[in-house]
Amino acid sequence: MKQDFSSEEKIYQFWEKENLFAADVNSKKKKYSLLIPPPNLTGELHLGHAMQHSILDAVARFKRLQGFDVLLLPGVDHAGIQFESTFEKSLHKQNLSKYKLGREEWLKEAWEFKEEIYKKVSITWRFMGLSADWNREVFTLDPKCQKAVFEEFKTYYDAGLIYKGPYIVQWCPKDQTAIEDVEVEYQEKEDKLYYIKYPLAKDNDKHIVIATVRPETMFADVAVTVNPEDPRYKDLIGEKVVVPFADREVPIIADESVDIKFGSGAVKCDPAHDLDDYRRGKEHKLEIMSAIGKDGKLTDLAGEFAGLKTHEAREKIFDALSKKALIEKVEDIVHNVSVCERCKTPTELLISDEWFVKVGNMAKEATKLIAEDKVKFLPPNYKKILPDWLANIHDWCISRSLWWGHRIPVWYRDNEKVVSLESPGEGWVQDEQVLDTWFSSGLWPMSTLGWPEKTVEFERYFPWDFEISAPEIKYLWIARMIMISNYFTRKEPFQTMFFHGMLRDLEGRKFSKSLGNGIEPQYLIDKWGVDATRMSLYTYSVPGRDGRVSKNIFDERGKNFRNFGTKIRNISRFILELKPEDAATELSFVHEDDKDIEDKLNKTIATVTGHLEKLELHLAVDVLYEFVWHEFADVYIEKTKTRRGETQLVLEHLLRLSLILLHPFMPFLTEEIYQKFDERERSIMLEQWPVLKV
RNA sequence: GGGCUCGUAGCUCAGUUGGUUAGAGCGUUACAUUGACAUUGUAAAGGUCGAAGAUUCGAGUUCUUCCGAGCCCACCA
Repeated sequence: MKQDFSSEEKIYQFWEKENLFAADVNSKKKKYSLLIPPPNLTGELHLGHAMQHSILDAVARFKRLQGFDVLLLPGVDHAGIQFESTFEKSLHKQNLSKYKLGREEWLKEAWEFKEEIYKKVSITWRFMGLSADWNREVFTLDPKCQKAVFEEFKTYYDAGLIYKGPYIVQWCPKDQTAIEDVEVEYQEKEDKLYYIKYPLAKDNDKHIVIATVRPETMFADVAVTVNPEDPRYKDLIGEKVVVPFADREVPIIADESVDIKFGSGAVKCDPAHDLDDYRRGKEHKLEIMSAIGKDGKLTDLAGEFAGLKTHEAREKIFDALSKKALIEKVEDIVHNVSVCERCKTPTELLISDEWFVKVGNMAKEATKLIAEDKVKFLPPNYKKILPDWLANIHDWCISRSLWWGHRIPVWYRDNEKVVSLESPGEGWVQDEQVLDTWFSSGLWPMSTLGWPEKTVEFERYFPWDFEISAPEIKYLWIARMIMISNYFTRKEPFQTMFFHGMLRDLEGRKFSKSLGNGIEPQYLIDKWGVDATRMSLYTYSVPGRDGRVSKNIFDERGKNFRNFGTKIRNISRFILELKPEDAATELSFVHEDDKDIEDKLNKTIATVTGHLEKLELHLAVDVLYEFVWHEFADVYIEKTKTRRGETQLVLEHLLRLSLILLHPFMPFLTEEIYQKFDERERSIMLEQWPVLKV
């Protein structure tokens, strides 16, 4: 039966059937490898993904045409916290929960849920025409990733880089887990700054006034801190004060970090709930007490206020303090409140038993690698941004109190402890926590190729030639991949790192579900087709440049590139379907106009190739658009109408090469038209990128 | 507080290493056309390239300062 090229879907099936996306480890060709950032299992595909996929695919197709053995490797991230909260919501609807099911049953259900969502979204992951090697698709919880993650953990552990203990961490009361600083964001919020009188121990009539926005943490106060240079309090240093309600005497200590000008110049100190206080507490060897529990409610320490949520407690405590005349005044204040990046719940700093990796040295080494230009960053200023972060890095909290993820491979029995992927035997109990999602994502460039096994894939395709990312995960993901790859292989994970910009709305705001300002890629595809949507996105693909867009703007561009497609289709109809009787049988550029257009074609080939080599897709698209529409179609074709026959082969030549040049960007249309040539390869994907003879 | 980026036509954006009259798409105006064209073609209008200095034979492009917008980082109670 004749192959049908009438729709994008059919063309895509044809490519898959012909196995044109597969990399070949045994190929004699040079390799070019591109790693697709694994979308979150639960994540919907948005314009950012569409952009990434379009860019990746253009580069991959270009390299294939140039004769490389291309690996474009897809995968999916299990996305611990995000998946777990989505799954919990679904369980909630069935009146079930984590705690009702228990870990084993819950995990069984979770895997079924995973399959369900995966089926739903996996089709759309191909939607931009992505020519990925689907047979090699990897999921971060696959056995081979489990092995890699275990190797990573064990290696750090044996090297003494991993430790566990009670430390202050950012805690999300909603997700019920510790999170990393990089997973916390700040929101500006109006609050009250309370000035509270703490009576002096030796003389209850005298007091020191502390300023705080969080009176509810006062039950954990272990000191009051002042600046040693502050004349108001100099003489009080070393004295004791009584914490209201807690009836506890705590010392007044000195620390230079206290801002004399802020508030009253005196700060309450509770090491369990504030990073500064944590450090001060350590320096002054103070006790650590917890006033707020992991459920976000006040602990028993709070006496009559125990069990209240923080904001409820705040009001009640204020009332109680007022009654005792211990409030001096209240001011309005605007400050930053830390919230969980995913669920936007205000986070709590608190003490929790967590696992950490000492990353200081790894970070230093990574900085060196970046300084040696082992990774080419686009835009280049990331060469500076990433080391800045790496230089100030602190230990990485890798444990999460979740069930969905790589369970920490540590087993306990009595006083023994063993690091092992499988149970060491009877009577051993595994650590309850799982590893941070980024612990496995950071290993992605390696685990996808079968590391730590010395696979042929790993030998051939690592380091990756090309990686792309949104700027927002530059620390969470990109910096860590560099750090981890360098630690294990002494090599960079990828040679080119492409940061695309963020697409925003016309006010410059991010697209988000809550704002409802998103533009569905599917909407554009349905309306203008995949190729036109891709072309629209390439115009915004300048590395590191954000773009302000709206539905209207994308409709304009979509329409414009749809018309461009129509133009090309009509060129082909003119050339291939309305072939003249007296068509020439030999290709020759004799006429002035022929020479002129050949010259222009060659210039186009040269500049487009140059732009693609430099990953300037937006410029390549621009040049091609101009050439095909305004030189080839508007000028040359018009001129040849008076001598149609002798130009037939020139026209065919121009069309064929235009299709090849456009194929990385408009894969479907170019394949569809290419198939109309009598002489052709099985697919345009098997064509050769034109090389100019010098 | 530190760092990064941007400010070019009404709108959204290009503009490699400084080099002729500063570009595209959409929008606007005029004319043409049903032709290979679910339209298209030919033109036109529209910019002191945020401001001021500096370097240079020459600056949208380099440097300095300022103004404006945004992003990232940081322990501001």
